[in-house]
Amino acid sequence: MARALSGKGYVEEERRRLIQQTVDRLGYRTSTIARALRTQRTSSIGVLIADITNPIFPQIVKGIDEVVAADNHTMFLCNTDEDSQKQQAIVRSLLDRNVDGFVLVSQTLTDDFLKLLEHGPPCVFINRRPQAPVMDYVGPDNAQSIRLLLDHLCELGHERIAYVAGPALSSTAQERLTNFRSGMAARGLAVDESMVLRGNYSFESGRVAAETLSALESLPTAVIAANDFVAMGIIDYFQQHGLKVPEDLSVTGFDDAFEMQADGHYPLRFEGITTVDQPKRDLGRAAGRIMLQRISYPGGAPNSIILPTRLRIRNTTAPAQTKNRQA
Amino acid sequence: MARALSGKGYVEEERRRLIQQTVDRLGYRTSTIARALRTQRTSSIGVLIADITNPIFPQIVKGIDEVVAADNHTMFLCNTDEDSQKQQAIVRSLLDRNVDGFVLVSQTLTDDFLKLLEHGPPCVFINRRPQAPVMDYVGPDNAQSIRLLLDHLCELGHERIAYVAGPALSSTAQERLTNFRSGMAARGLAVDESMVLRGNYSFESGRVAAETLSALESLPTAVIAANDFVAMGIIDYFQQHGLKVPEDLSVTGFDDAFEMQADGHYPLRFEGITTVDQPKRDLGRAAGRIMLQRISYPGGAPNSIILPTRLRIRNTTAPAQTKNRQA
DNA sequence: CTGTTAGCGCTTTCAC
DNA sequence: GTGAAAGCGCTAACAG
Repeated sequence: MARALSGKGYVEEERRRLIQQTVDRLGYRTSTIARALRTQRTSSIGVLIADITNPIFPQIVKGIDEVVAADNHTMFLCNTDEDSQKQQAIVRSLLDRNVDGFVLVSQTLTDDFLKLLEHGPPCVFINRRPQAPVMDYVGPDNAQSIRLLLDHLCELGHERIAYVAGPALSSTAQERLTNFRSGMAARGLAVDESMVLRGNYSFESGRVAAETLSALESLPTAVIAANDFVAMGIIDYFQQHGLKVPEDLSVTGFDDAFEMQADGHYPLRFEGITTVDQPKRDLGRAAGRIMLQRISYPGGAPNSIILPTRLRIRNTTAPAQTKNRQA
Repeated sequence: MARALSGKGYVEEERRRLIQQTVDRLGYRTSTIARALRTQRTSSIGVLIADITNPIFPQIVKGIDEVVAADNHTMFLCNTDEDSQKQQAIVRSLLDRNVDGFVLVSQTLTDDFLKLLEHGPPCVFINRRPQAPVMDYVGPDNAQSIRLLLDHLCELGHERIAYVAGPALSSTAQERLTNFRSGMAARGLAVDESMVLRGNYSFESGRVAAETLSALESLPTAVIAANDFVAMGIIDYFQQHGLKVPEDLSVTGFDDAFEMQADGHYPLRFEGITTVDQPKRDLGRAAGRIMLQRISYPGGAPNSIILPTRLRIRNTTAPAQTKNRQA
């Protein structure tokens, strides 16, 4: 049938134009479903994110969308809520839908989950990656981030630095913690293990961590939080208990969740946390590009793309207060 | 073939179990694509949002997802960036994909766009609706919102109230403006037309509006902004030009974009704009429910669901400063 | 109750 | 170069 020629094949130019014209006039559109059944490719990709409501994810998603949409791919966007049951159910459902690939943003990578993905289409991981680096990965430069933060705090004279880490299952959180320890050592600073706490990236976990720190004999002069929400929780708790940030204590965040947008959301001056930026949009773009490439040319060595980060000095860090050491 | 029986039909219980068992053992999964081709239903819905990066949308999306995912429907989520070309391209592409329905969040509803939707699957509109109310719609109670805001400002003694509206193409913006005018009249207050400005929902348009207001002979004592970003822009401009908010001038927002989340994002005290809440999650849920119902039972009268809003008094409103009247 | 069959709309292959 | 035919995996309809 002539339709086949609408794309490629051998056909006389004149005939081709005639057909095209008729088809246009009739408003005929080729069925994506039938094509998918035939070719086993759907031009759709599954994107899993932990929580669409956390502002860092929409930005990553926008980056992905930007590049895949330009190539006529459509995204199935799914919230997993850090719930491993849900995660699996969603992947199964997307597998049934024959997505051409998965982009997994900050997912908890249990063995079960990875096994499910094993026989499926290509996957690219953002932020968290499987132990074995045999798969495509895009993430921020965690080592650099910690270095920037530590440089900044050290310049301000801080030595007693607390660290509130992210969840143990997050490879990013682990990397950052490891880098914190080695970074402190490299600067000849001691890490007081009672000041290394575990949080879960939420505001509330920041408050809890701050409470724990408050109970310590001597307070740190600075605390590095796993992300901006945790930092906000910490600041909130301290301020409610009579400590001033940054005068009495410096607090830093991570991710720059409230980054100023091109279209004017989140103007900086309303969210003055000193933090380290994550190139969210670029992470998404890079992942999208890898995805498209995998779809077109399966095989090849796995990519591992590490994007640079930047320090954002704002209003929650100040020179160390030596009096705190005896508080 | 026995498979057909895996769902419904007449089959002996024992046979059925046997088949089920075998099928499970083989890890067989039925192909969504083939089913879609046969039944012309894809169990997927297209969701168009203006900008995933604006925090009010993810919340609405989460509401939609929550209810449609529970019914095994998957969302194609697409950004339209308020770009009418893009909008049309996306709808065409989703139409080709045979989505079972559309949820259109805050879309600009041009005639061309509506015509495109006309012969497609069911649509439910959130926030902005077509002129003719012949289609399903879910939105916040704009009349109530304005009333709450005006009550609050009047109680504080404000009479010279400026209004920075949203884009003319937004039905929501229009409704609010109309209600502002009638609400002012109902209170015996005059609307100074030089203090009714047009913005486009962005931070920057707030700054521009504030600049315009500043040039007026006499400043308003309060300004109602089209949304929280515009309010932030206004506050920002005034503060940079030596006016204190709320001491010298009150400013209110709309939407409560920075609403405290269950999981701890955006704690209120960091974003103290007096604003009027929008039940974002519920808007999404309601739209999702209507969608599912339309898919299962086509036909029936269009729904029009208006959800109540709440006033959020925070730190950008205070009693009117009479001196401003002569400023 | 159960087995078989036609056909959804496309792409690919194979004759012509 | 071009037309015809097979078949992707499913469901609905129909005969047994």
